[in-house]
Amino acid sequence: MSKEQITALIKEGLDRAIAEGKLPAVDAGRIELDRPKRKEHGDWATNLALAVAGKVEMNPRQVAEAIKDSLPEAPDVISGVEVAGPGFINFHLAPHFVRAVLLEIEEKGAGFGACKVGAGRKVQVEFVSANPVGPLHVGHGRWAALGDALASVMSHAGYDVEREYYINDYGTQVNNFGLSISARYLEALGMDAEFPESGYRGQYIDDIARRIVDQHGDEFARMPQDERVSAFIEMEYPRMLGSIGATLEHMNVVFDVWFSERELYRKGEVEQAVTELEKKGQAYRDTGALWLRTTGYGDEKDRVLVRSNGEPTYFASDIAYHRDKMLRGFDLIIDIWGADHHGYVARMKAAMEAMGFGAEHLEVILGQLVKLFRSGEPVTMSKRTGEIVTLDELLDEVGADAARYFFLQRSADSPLDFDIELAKRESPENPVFYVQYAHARICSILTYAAESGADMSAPTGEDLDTLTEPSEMDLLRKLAELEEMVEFCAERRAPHRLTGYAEELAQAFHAFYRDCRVVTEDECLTRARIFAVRGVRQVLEVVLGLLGVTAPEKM
RNA sequence: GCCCACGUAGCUCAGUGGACAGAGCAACUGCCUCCUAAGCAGUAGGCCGUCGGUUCGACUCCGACCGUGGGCUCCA
Repeated sequence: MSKEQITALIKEGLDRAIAEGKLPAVDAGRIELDRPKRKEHGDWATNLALAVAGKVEMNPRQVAEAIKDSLPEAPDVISGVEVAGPGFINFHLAPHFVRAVLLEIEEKGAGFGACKVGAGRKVQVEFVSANPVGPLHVGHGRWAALGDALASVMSHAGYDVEREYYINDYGTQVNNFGLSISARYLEALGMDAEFPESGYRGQYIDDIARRIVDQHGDEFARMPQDERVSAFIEMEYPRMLGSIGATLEHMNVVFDVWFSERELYRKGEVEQAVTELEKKGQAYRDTGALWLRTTGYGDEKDRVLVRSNGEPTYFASDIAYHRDKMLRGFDLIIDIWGADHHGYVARMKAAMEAMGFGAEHLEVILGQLVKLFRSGEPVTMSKRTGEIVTLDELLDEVGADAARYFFLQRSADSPLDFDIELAKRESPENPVFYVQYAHARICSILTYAAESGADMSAPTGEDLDTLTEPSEMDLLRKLAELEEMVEFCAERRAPHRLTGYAEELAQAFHAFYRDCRVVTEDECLTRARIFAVRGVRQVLEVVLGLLGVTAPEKM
C-alpha cells in the first residue's frame, strides 16, 4: 500500500537531511500522512515540516525543502513532489503505481481492503438485545444495521468478531408480558381483568390473547393467576423471540450467539458474580441491601446489587453477563445501547473495574433514536396506546437494502430522521440506488462486452498503460482508498463513513462512464478497461457487503 | 440542579489539528442517434450556536454560556 511506502521515503529523507547537516537532529515523532482534500495537492501530503519547524527554529518551508531535496529517488512510486502552502510536502503517485491497484484487487478478490489493525483480537459486538416481549421497532433496526456493519468492518480490519444477542428472558419485563396477555385473555373471555400498570398495550398482545382463546378456550381461566401468567410467558416469549429472529433475518442480520439471561441464573453465575464482588471487598450491606462500591471507580453513587427483599437487580445479572463475556476470552466487548441507557454506562464500567477486568475492555456505543417521517410529516408513535411502526412494517415498505443503508448513513451520535417516502423512491435522490446502480451498470457493461465479442482476458502491463484519462485515474485512486477506510471505520467504530465512501466510489465510476467507453475498437484499451471495471465491481461488492446491502446485477 | 450527546447551506447531515468547509434533498440551467438518463455537467446557497483560551495553524482540542435531546430508581 502506498501510504507505508511514502512514509518510509519521508523518514529516510528526514534522516538523510539531518545526516547531511541540512537540518539539526530532531525527533520527528509519528509521521502524519494524509490524503489532501484538493486534487492539485497530490495523492498524499505530510505536515512533517510544519510540525518540526518549531523544534529546529527554522522556517517550515525551508525545512520542507531540505527534506524534499534529501528524499530518495523512487520513480516507481512517485512522479512528483512539491513544497506547498505553509510548508506541506505533497506527493504525486506515478500513474503506473496507481494502476497497480487493479492487480491487487484481482489477487485479493473479496479480501481486498482488508487490513490487520485488529491483529486477531477477539471482539464481541452485542446489539439489538430487545426484550422478547414485543415486535422490534424501528430503533432496533438501527442498532441491527449498525452492529452488523460494525462487526463486518472490524472483521475486515483483522479482528476476530462475534455477534451476540442478549435475551432478557428473566424478571420484570417477561413477567409484565405474561400479565398483559393474561389480562387481555380474560377480557377476551368477557371476564373482568385489571390491566397491569406497566403492561404492554400494543395490539399484538390482543392478537396473542385471542389466538390463545381460539386454541385453548377458557382452560387457562380456571387456573390461579400466577400459574396462568407463567404458562403464558413460557408459551409466548419463545414465539416472540422466534419472530424477532425472523425480522432480523429479513434484514440479513445473523447472530453467532443468542445468550439467555435465564441461563445465567440457572448456572448460578449471578450468585457467583455477586459473591465474588463481596469477597473482593467491593460490595457492602446497608439498610438490608447489598451495594456495589461503584463510586470507587468514578460512578456518581453506589448501586444496589441485591435488594433488601433478596432479589438481585438487573444490574447484578448484567454484571454476571459481562463477567461471563470476559471469561469467554474476549479482549474487547462492545455493547450497543439506546441513548436512553447512557446513565448506565458509568456504573457498568465501574463494575468491570470492580471485577478486576479493566474498564477499557468494555466499549459502549450509544445510539440516538430514530424519528420516522412520511413525506416530511412526522409519524407519531405513542407509548401509551402502544401504536408503533414495527421494523417488519418498515422492511415490508422500503425493503431491507434501503432500510439498512438509511440506518447506516448517520453517525450513532446523531438522531436519525428516516423519511419513508424517500427510502422508497426509486430515483436518484435515494443514495442506496445510486450506489447499487453503479454496480448494475458495470454488470451490464460486462454482459455487453462478452456479447460483442470483446477480449475478456487479463490485460498485459502495456495494456494497462493505456489507462490515462483523468476520470479513470481518479476512479483507480478511489479504489485504493478502501483499505484506509476500513481501518478508519473499524478503529473509530464508525461504519457510517463507509456509506460516504460507497457514494464517492459510485460517483467516480459514473464520471468515468461519462468520459470513457469500455468496449472500443482499441483491443488493448478494451482489455484494460474491462479489467478496471471488474475491479470496481469487486470493490463495490466488498463495500456493499460490509454495509449488508445487496449488489444487484440488474436494476 | 448534576451528568452525557448534539448545534455546520433553506432541509437532512458528513467532516481524521492543516491548504479555498463538503454531500444529498429542495431551487435554477444544460446534456440521451451512445456499454442502463436509477446517469452526467453547471448555477445559487455558510458569522461551522456565542464568547474566551491553547496552537505556527481550530469546524476539529480546552473552558464558560445559550439552545435541543436524553439520563439522573432497592426500574429494566
